[in-house]
Amino acid sequence: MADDKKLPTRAEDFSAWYNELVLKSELADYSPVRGCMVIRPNGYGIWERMQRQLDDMFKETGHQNAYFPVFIPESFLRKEAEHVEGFAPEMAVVTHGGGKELEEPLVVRPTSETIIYSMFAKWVQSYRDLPLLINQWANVVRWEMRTRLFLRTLEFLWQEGHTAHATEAEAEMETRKMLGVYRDFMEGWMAMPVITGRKSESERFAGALRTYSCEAMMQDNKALQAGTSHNLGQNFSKAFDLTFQSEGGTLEHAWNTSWGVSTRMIGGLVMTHSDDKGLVVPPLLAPIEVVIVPIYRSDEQRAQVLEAADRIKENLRAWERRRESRLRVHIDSRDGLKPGAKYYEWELRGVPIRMEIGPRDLEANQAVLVRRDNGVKQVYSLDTIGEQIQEILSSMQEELLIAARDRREKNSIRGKITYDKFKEVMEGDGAFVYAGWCEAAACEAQIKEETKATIRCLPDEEFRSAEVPQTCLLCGEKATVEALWAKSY
RNA sequence: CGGGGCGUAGCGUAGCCCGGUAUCGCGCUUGCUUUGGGAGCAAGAGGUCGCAGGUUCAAAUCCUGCCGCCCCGACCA
Repeated sequence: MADDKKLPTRAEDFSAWYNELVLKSELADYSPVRGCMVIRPNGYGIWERMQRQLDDMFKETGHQNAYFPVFIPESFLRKEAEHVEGFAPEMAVVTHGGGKELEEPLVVRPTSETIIYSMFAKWVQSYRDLPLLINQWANVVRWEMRTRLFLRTLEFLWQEGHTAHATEAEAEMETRKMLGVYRDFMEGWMAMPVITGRKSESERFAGALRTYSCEAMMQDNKALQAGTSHNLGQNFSKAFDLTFQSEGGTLEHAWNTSWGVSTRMIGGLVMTHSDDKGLVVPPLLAPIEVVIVPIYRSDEQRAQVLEAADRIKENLRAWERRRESRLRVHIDSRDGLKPGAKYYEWELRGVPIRMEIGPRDLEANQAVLVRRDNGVKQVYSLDTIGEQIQEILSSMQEELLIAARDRREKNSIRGKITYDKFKEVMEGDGAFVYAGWCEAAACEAQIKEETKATIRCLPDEEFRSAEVPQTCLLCGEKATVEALWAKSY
């Protein structure tokens, strides 16, 4: 009976563990349409906090929100040859409307470059109109063959930024800047460390000049591409006649960038921090930070404890106003459930701090606080509990990042590695392997074919090994770059 | 689209080989007792056994066809 309620352990089968956790913790559910996902309030609460934070960061970097249509004329996608080739296999196409067959099929947006740059072309005449910095929060559709909750679904929620600039250098700077914003968010808020770098040619976004990504390591040592930023060059501005008159009076094509992150990050969050008891949500993204579980025997005690819980919640509210910090406190006053049952439930949901208060605590003017990530349980005076909570939350936030980074480094291989050893590692537990690459597509393809590992990115300088491998992992020729190899989602 | 597995109450399942009017657990309802790590007892409600044919006195069970879902690959955020 108790066994029904337990999750499979991560070690047994990471995939099954992840799936069950997402369903059991009520983050999401399967929809009637195969491959689509329903995000439930528990999951959406995390998304809302992510969205709010990212939106603030975008505003700080000068971007404005807008909204573009879900339908894109098929001809728009065809205007950029590589783009349509890349997305054609996964497009959902509407052929009928109002009971009649449409003259031109409408594609349900898989991404919005085409429709957005067609509008940019209308809005931009002069270099004075640039840069144009737009973001949209939207859902997109990509008809994937195989889907996984949060990680790959037919329809997903995301944010896509689209910008136009007067010079190539400025566009490149923007591309890098937004990659940095993503990194700050993932490390600072999600406590999920990432490796940033440029994608190889084969992994580049269809239609982009260069693609950069943030790569995180999950607890099964697989990589998750958590966000991408593309320098689109003039590919789309040429396709859509996005031109402007320069300061010198010449007519020029603008330089574009696009960048996006999606609800996939929720999957990354789960696979980075959660344990066999359930979710672990970093405090900065937790929809509620503190849950109060009242403990009582008699009705009289119940009334007393609940009344005290209300008072504590009120005090914390006053405290948070003074401190200009946020604390969302929930009192679990459900009757008929023993406290232990409530503990298990809130642990499953990943609430960072549980506060237990019972008659004994009230008498002593104290409460018990339990930290979700390490289970540490300690008694605190009610007089200073606001400070204590804040302290626990901030050290939990920090320690989650440190733990994740330590785990990643422990499972990384830098420096010399033979191809045989590489194959052995990829067949076994997997790892992030930093290895030399000659930049030949053939080597990349063969390694992928033989090991299922792919180049996640060519890491930025700060992530590169001190000892740069001099030869290509596969062919042994002189290596021109260092590549990060891993199996991925 | 290949390979594997599964469809029985809201959820998880037994029964199928060897046909005889559907098992158990969780959850739900009501009542009493409980409540510092997953409560106990009692009484209840809830099912055209994925769908359609066929065989049979009789089908969850046997036969044929179909549908759906999950997992593993190919594709990808």
